[in-house]
Amino acid sequence: MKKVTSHDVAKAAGVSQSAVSRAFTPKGKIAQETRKRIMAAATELGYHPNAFARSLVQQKSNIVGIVMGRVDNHFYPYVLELFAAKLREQGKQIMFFNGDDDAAVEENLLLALQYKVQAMIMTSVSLSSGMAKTFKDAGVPVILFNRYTQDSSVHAVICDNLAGGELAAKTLINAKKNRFAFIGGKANTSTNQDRKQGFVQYLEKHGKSLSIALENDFSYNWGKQAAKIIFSEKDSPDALFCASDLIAMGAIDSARAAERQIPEDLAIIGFDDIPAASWDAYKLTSIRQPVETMIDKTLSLLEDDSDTQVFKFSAELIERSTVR
Amino acid sequence: MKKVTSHDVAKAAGVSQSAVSRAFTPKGKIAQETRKRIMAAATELGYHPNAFARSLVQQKSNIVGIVMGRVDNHFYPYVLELFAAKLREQGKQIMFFNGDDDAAVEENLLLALQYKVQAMIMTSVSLSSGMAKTFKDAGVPVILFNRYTQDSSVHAVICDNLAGGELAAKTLINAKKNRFAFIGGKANTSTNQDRKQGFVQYLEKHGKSLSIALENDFSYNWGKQAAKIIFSEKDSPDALFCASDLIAMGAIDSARAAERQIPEDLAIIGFDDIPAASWDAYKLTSIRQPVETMIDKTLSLLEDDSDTQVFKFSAELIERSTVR
DNA sequence: CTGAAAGCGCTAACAC
DNA sequence: GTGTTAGCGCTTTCAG
Repeated sequence: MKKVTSHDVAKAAGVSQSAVSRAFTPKGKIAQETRKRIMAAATELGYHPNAFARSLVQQKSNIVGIVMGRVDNHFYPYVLELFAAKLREQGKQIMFFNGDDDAAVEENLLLALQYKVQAMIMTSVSLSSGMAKTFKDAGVPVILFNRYTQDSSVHAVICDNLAGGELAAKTLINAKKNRFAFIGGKANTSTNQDRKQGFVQYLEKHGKSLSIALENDFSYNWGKQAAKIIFSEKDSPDALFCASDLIAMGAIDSARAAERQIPEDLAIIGFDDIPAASWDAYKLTSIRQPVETMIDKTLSLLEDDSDTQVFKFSAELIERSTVR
Repeated sequence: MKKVTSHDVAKAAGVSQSAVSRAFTPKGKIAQETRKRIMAAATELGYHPNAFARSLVQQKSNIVGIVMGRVDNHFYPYVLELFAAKLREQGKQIMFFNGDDDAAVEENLLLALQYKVQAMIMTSVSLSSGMAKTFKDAGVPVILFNRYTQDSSVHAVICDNLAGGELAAKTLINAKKNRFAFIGGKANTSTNQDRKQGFVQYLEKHGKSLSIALENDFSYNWGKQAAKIIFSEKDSPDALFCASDLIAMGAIDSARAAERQIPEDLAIIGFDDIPAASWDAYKLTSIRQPVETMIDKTLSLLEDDSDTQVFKFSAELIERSTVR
């Protein structure tokens, strides 16, 4: 930490310290002339205002926390990038936290409170209710992105996963499929549950039913492995809905290994529409979340301290080659 | 920003404010008994020490900045995750910056100086020499990860890309290939240049030469497009080295569309060994960077203010199915 | 428009 | 062990 302070600049420019402060305040009442002289001295000395001191007196940090779980799903890095770009425009800094939901991470999250983040955006992580309460007590709004909890003390921004699941079912039924399978991710996530429920629900409403459902992990490897299990069934399914694209890609590779034709023998739908879904090797039909809209909404919640609630946006089918 | 201060806690616990400070200092000299009482009061009130105030007086922030360019290459999210995990163990926070190398981002980086980051880790971005100087002047070490510049005022941690390129050439020559192509990423990055140079250099040392080199972008789409161009050549190459796995995957998909057998008609080697490289649809032979080692080295540089230099680690061939 | 002065919440001597 | 005190670098009244 270098120590060029506003005092040093003041001395060099022959003004008071508070003049320096004003010079660095965009709407500071100060003469053009003086500001110019101060700025010159500042660059000369290599002065950079101390954000901590400022935060201390202004009682606001301009930092927002972003928590992200496993980044192996390409969806999340993309989300992070968008958040970063938009927050930058607002002159806010990002404090980045990574981690699953174990104790070590929870403890780490507490540090966000010490750094007085203005809000906490949590993506691909669940939040214990104890944590939720702690943040609420501290007056730091928490926004769950792509997750939600029963806990009404936090906001949540999600896509309508239930409708997404229904959309998948509808698409598969329209493609004249009959035996339906579901490969899910982490079983206890709202994302996984809703997608599954929407799928099942639509199926049943239309006289069909789910033959088999396997859940474990939002990963390629799990998709591959689960598909293998499914193929070993007799009367194995001809339609498969996967809770994420990564799972679907694993399943596709398994299907090829088992010499099943896609989409004739087996139609597959993924979820998220990550870049790889459009690669020629997969051409995966997928359900896309309106990411940008969701991010804008999340950002709008940062300043807003109205009651917490769940915001839902509808997903969209992206047709490629794994169905019909 | 909630305002429970150490004074509030002190009052509630019937001690002095400094006692509270001590209670929250791991090695603070304070009686067990007192600490317990203070902690109780603190949780009761929902007190969280103000990191800004502490940083201010301690003259250190415990924050390190991480700058990351486009995250579409899966290599980087992985790197970010590793950095996050290790920095967490050290109790350091991450301030995250995203961006390419345009002016808007540069300005944003200056904010890192205001937040007094202890060091700046820059990954997949280049750094203007003006910036490098600014950081140096501010006494903030900059560590380029997976890049380097001539500018001797910053550290750089990279894998030996030159040797990596040689390794690719060697592997391809051993596979009895004869006509060599290279598809590169961003032409002006050290990463791209070194990989290419190593490749060419080894080729020439062994009496071969590069038939064609195309450079543009480290992306799937570029790989696909470039490969198409290459295939349109007469006497089209039978060996291809790509500066990243993403490029290689695009090239593979192009090769399939052109009905070229891999590896018989065309052998392909990528770089980075991202997770997707091992997917069944690609089984890409790739060159892996020793990421963990590189990260550890980077971290060790954080505390170290010896002379800046370039640290190089050697890459390793991961054999799969796209060569021989 | 400018300077002086009072803290923001905390740590770190320094006495007791 | 514990309390008192003096700042860390800045913003923000308040006078002038």
